[in-house]
Amino acid sequence: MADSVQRKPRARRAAEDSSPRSGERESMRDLVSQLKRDRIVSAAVDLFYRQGYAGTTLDEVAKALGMTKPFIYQYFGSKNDLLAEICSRAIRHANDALNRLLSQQGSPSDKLSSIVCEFILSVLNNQANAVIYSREETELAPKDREMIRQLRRDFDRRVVALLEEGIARGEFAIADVRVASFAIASMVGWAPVWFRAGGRLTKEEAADRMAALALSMVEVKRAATEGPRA
Amino acid sequence: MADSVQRKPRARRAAEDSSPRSGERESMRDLVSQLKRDRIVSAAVDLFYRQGYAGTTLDEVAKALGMTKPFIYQYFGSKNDLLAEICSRAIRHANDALNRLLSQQGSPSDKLSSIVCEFILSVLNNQANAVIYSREETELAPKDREMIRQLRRDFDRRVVALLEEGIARGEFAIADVRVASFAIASMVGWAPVWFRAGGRLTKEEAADRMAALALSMVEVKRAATEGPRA
DNA sequence: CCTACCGATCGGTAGG
DNA sequence: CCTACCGATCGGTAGG
Repeated sequence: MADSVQRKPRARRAAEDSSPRSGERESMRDLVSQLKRDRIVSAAVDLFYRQGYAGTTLDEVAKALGMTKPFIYQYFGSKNDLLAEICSRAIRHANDALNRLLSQQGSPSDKLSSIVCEFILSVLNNQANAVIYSREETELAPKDREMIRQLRRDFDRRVVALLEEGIARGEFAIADVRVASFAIASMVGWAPVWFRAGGRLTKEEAADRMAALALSMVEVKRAATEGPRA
Repeated sequence: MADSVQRKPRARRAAEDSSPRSGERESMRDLVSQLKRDRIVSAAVDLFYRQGYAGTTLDEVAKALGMTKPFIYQYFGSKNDLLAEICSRAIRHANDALNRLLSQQGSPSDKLSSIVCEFILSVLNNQANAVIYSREETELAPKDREMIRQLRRDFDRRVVALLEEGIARGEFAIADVRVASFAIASMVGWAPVWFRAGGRLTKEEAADRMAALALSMVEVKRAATEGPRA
């Protein structure tokens, strides 16, 4: 993905031997460089989120940092590279969440519960990135667009497998497994639309309750005459 | 979305006064005018959907119609007016669906089922408009943005009321009514993301199954030892 | 309903 | 890391 990510510190070759530990200086410079990149991305996320990608100029992004446009071009090859970096971070976060869950143990019910819960949390913790990604999908290069599709497919596939396992074990009862997986993906993907930070619920509470709802949608209905599930 | 098939017969000005009822001629002109507006909107929907609003030029829209840009400016004051028209159509469709359901009778379960089903159908039947609306929300004037928020609030409020009625009648069992209404709204709002026309399911089947899932999420769990709900 | 154009914006770069 | 700029794009309009 991101290409200009590669910008390595150059120049300053001759003088380097005067330093006792050149490795330390290198890493210091990398850190500074990484910090600046992060600040650029962070300012861009903020503006793209509020004004859209096309509606935001690089001059604005630079101004938000108290810099000028050429500063950005030291770290990113183009405006579109910057967008790709934002989206790839959203993907990375989501993939991390998914991988964390792949290794989990427990009953299908337990697993489904944590998958939904963790994924909603991941989406809410990167709300702006996630929103930008889905909104600006058409602006991305085909290669980058393919990544999000892949991620969605992975998620759906995993959920479908889990639902089928649950059915086989008698924990779930589902008429149409595909549609059920889409319903669950909907709850995850739509979370940033309705969730408001500082509202009635914390992210964790919101994620927990949504996960409980997802579970109640697919679980075998047990004998119970009244009242919410225990 | 044919293109230059549109060529209307022109000229014939002098001869028109031979028509007996000028009122009829006016309405004819209105119809033609409306037809042209519709064709412009339809071409714009197609392009905005595929390329995004900012990524589409008015020259492209005109070209898709076999016309030139000034043609569009005869019917719309600006590019943003055109977007607002598209979004307002999406809103109108959704509002129509909501109003149709307000007048409905039946148990809370029945009502919830038809609300979800009808609304998903409405969203799927205007998929491109709906997607454009949510994607380009930031491009709209504040007044237009307010309309979509209002619609969402109406939908949520109505669903919440329905869920509470269902609880009072002992049909539903829900731990958090607000979150449940968001879960239901998610299924509706996310439908265009996963639904593919010409796929395994028709729109009606997709809507039906999603509605059944929504219902099973909130219904009181009845005694049943195995198998899908009847 | 077109030709032909203006004017502003903005991504990107040269050069220091 | 800035000043200063180019060049292309594109929304919008004049005039017929």
